[in-house]
Amino acid sequence: MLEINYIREHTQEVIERLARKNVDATARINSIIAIDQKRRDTQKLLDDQLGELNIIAKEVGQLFKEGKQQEANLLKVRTVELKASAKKFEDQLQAILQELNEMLVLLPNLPHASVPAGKTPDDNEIIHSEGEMPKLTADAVPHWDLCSRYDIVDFELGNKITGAGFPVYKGKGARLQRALINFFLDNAVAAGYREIQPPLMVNEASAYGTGQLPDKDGQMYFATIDKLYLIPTAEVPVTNIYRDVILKAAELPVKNVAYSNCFRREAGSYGKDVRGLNRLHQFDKVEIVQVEHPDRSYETLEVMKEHVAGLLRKLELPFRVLRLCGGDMGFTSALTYDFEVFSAAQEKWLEVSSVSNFESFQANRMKLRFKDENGKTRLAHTLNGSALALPRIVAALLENNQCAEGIKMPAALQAYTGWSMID
RNA sequence: GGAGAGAUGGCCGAGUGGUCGAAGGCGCACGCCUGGAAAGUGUGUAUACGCCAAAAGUGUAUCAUGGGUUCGAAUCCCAUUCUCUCCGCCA
Repeated sequence: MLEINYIREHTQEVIERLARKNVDATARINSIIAIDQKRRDTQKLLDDQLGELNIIAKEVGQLFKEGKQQEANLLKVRTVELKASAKKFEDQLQAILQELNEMLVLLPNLPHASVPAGKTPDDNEIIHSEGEMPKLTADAVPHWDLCSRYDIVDFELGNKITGAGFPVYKGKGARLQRALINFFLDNAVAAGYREIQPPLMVNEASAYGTGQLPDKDGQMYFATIDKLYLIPTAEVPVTNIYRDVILKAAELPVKNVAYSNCFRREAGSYGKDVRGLNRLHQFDKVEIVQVEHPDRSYETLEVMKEHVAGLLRKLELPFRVLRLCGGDMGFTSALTYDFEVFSAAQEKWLEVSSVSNFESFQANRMKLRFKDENGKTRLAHTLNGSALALPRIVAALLENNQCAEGIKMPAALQAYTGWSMID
């Protein structure tokens, strides 16, 4: 959530930058500023009433002590009207605050200066490409066919047990999952991240904290009886560790990594994009999350980007890095790099990681702060990235490494799988 | 699920109607002491919002959360949430 003070002091800039996310916020910003003015005026009135009330209360106490009942009772009369008007202002203030918050919470984050203008994924800027494109034989097939040929991922069985988007991993497929998870976690820990095993369900406050609510309401599975959300990413519980926390400057950066299942309803998705492992309701992901000093968050974003690139390199997958354009960026992000691997048999790029700097957007929602060098309390910056999400990595590994004998595993994974070939 | 106890500052912990944003201790910061350190000692040490150009200052709110009683609530009442203990169930 954007800071109200910032909006007030940089009104025109905020409007212009939101326009780069294709959001015309002029009217909204203007009414936010008007409401904020009303908020301050009302609070002044309220505080004055309460202040007078406090003074009278003290005087009454003093008079009682001195045995001056009469005078005390006289003063009490005044409190009746004061309390009435205080109540009135209090109600007004509450209503104003709620209105203000509802508007603020619906404003997306401001894009970083380097974010290209654009509306669709076609406008994303390709900033890096790397790796050999695999040359497959004519009889190469998409991963869903490989999954059934080698009986490693069973979509039909998932349909039976749960429904579409909940595949069952079997045999070497299951082992490959476990290998990738450990491979990703080990790499993150080697890079200085602390391993976290978070809850897979979160409460409403946490879902608000990282910005899933109210923006993505309806995209999360919700356990109604207990009012808990299944996490769409480990980012939610891991970042919320620091909700309402004030860190010391020396504690920054905070680096956490978590493996978790991720649950997404993906309401509105359809067609061939959802085929096989391309889009699932439940999938596995290793997420890296950092809390960083505002002065260093963009350097850190680059480091995180390199970490992800290193993983793909070790997996010997051809990949490219995109800087997302304003229109394709997430609600909460200021700058996002997407990683895509080339899935040879589908002949398309699959998004496998998204690395973002949220600046103070999440921090402001969850009141994640730190004491800076001068002892001032400031909002921290939060960043996260997938390192990595499994299903599309699996899809690419299967498709790109298929050969007559089976599917070859990259060398870096063999220590984790215990075998070199799916056959 | 049943019965009971509880929730106070970064932590421990005192506080049952006013002088309480809250004793005391620990921790932390800075200073003194020291060759340096420990010990000792002094001072300071919550957050948010408002007023003020701003620092200083000052107003308001906050003792789990939300209501209520009262001139006045950490303290009394009600509801909710959470924690702990015992019982039940259970990997």
